[in-house]
Amino acid sequence: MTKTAESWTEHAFAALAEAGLRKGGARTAVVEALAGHDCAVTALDLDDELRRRRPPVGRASVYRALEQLEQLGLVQRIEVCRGTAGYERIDPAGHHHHHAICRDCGRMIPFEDSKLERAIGQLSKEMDFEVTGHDVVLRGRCERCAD
Amino acid sequence: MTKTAESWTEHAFAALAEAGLRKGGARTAVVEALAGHDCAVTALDLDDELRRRRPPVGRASVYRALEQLEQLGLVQRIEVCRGTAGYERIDPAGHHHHHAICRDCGRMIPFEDSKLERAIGQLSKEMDFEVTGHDVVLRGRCERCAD
DNA sequence: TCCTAAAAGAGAACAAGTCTCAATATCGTT
DNA sequence: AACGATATTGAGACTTGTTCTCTTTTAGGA
Repeated sequence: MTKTAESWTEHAFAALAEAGLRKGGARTAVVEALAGHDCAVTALDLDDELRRRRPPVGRASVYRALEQLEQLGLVQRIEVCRGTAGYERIDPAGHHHHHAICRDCGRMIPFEDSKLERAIGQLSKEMDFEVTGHDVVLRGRCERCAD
Repeated sequence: MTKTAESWTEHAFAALAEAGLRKGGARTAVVEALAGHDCAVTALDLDDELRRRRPPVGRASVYRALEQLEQLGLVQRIEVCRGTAGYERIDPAGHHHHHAICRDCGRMIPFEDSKLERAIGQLSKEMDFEVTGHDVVLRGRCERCAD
């Protein structure tokens, strides 16, 4: 496991405990599975992956865990393609990326940009709205699918 | 009808004709309905609105029309809340806005920001990816729902 | 007016996500 | 260590947004 994934896992367990949640098997399995992915995974992929475990994790538990993790700011939810959500860990150090999604092959290319973050940060302060998160998705075609 | 909505309607019909599409009743109704909304509407809201027309428009036709309009760059599709899409006109002059969505009441607050657009524009040029569109969604709580 | 392909409508089918509820596990308290 | 209140869990039914299928209707050029 990479260093950041490991520290995320610890951070996540700490935050869950902090929130007064007990440590059940299903949620623990979801956290571990998320630690194993470096970019967004869909809930159903996770479900597939965990359904095979001994003991198997139920779909409802996967969704439940993801929702709680999202609420605690531990994972980020993004729309990966028409009507399906992807989930990925949020780096506790605040470092994060966004995605370019290819309309032809569905491939997701992560990127980060400080100017973009700065613009959003400033905007968040100026608006009459309490911003807790943001999504940026670039849509188009990846270099492999370009004409 | 507002000035921009009117010009969008004309622009849309012209683009549809340009694309070699015939002018059927259902698609025309969808275009007119979209012109009547200044911010994103869900497909089902449109369906509801159009189902009551004389003659009524079928759901399949609504989705079909929205997809074509999206393909032609006439409407923009955004995720308004977990798993439901909203559609809104794209101003032919290129002027566009993004949305802040309240996690409590679901209200959508449109905003625009030139710094943000500039950051995205530059990023699009630098990336090894042909960017054709982008979504930005701020999530959090609106001032009415804030503690 | 005729003909052909596009457009449309009804409803079935599908897929992602949610809900229900009974069974189980956690963990502070004794 | 046992107890009990309460959180957690899994199975599967269900809901909801979206797409598909198939037949009928319509637009618009010949």
